[in-house]
Amino acid sequence: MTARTTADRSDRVVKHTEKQTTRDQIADSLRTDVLAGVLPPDEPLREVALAERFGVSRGPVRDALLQLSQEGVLVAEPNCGVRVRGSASENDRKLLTKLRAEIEVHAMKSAWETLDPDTIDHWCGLADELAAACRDKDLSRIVRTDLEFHRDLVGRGGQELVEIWQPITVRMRLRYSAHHDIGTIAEEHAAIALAIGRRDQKKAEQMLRAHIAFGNKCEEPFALGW
Amino acid sequence: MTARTTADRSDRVVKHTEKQTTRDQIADSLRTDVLAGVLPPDEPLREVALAERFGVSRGPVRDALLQLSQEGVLVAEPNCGVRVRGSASENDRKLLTKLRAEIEVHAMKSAWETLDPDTIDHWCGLADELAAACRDKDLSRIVRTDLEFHRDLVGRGGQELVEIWQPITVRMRLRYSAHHDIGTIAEEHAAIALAIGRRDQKKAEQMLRAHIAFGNKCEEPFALGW
DNA sequence: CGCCAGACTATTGTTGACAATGCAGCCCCG
DNA sequence: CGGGGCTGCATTGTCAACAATAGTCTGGCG
Repeated sequence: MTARTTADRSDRVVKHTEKQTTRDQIADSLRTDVLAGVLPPDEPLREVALAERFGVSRGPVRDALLQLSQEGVLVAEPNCGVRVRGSASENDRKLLTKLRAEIEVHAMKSAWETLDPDTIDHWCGLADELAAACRDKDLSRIVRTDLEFHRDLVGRGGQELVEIWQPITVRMRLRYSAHHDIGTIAEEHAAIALAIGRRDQKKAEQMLRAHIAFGNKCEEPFALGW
Repeated sequence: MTARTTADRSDRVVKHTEKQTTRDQIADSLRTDVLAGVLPPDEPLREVALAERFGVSRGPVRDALLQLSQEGVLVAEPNCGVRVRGSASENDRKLLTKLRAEIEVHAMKSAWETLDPDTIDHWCGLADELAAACRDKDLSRIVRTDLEFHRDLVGRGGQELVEIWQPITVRMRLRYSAHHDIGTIAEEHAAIALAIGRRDQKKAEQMLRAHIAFGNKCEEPFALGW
């Protein structure tokens, strides 16, 4: 057996409760692992191994792998299994960044009138959690929280937007090492939330675009100096 | 049993040969049906019914339905099955149109140097087939051919682009009734191909953008007067 | 020594059976 | 007559066994 780079911790899922299907639980777990770099590019994923890791049969695992392949987190070739997708080309990343910014800005504007103080509070809470995760250098949690922040933002503009946003975003391969000081991530999120709270759409849009573009600047993905 | 709006013809798939998986064959068939309006919005799709229609068990059908749900052709709710997705809101369609145009133009530019006469010929062939399909008023074939044209174009810029292009495009819900004269669809495609053949990138981009925007103008989807 | 054929193994693809869930209709009770 | 809960059915979710396929190893032959 090849060395397990992935943690052997028990991710045994509680099957299909609390409004999340088994498939989604598995997909979420794997997506975070990939985006956090726990699973390196081109790493092959075997159905049976994942099945026992999550304590289910191959069926739900298959579903999750298919879903992640559609999302672009994994790449599948028939009869040969799936593996972690590598980074997009520099040229394509430029497009992806542009599209993602367009979607998020569109979502923000669409939902502008409905963004009440409670929403802002929620986002500030996520920014705080992000700050905590950065202090702990817990990359998985950083990924989860960052995604959650943006997913929630986009989701205010409608579920459909999330569905087209997600494949684009995961293909950007979030690179947290891009930030000189990883602490600035949290501040950026909080600042965006507060700008929206101030009803300053111009400023919010500008910061959002800059934030998205900034996250895609670095060349070396996951070259963490920790 | 409810009246079968969908054709009872035998779409029995030849399982998993000719470089296309069973899942993809089923997905392609259903996607065409949805986009051609054979399956109306909100129409529920039952796994067992599809399984016997395609002559396979529920497994591959499940895979195809999950894939189409990810693509946005269908919408699934846990334990309740899937149904055909309705049209996007007017506001969202504006975004979708914009994104789709960005992707196709980006793909064209990325692949610009590799677009040789053979490619142009291939596209002109598709335009001809599209013209024939329009003459026959064969909506399914129009949908297939149109999608094939654009998919091939985007594909020249890389497989990844196709993967993010597809979910966006299907959500636009191609509306062929939008064209005053349905015959102009074929001409538009041919004109784009020829502009590329002339190495006139400016013109090609302009026509491509106009073509995509035009296809999204009409209000009434599938209000065919045929 | 190079290399092709064939078996072997690991892995994915498919299937049918079974379990869990949601829904509609119905009865019983107030 | 109206509502709560029960029952039965239709449908999706899960599972383990089986089939098909791709990759690998090995042995024999030129």
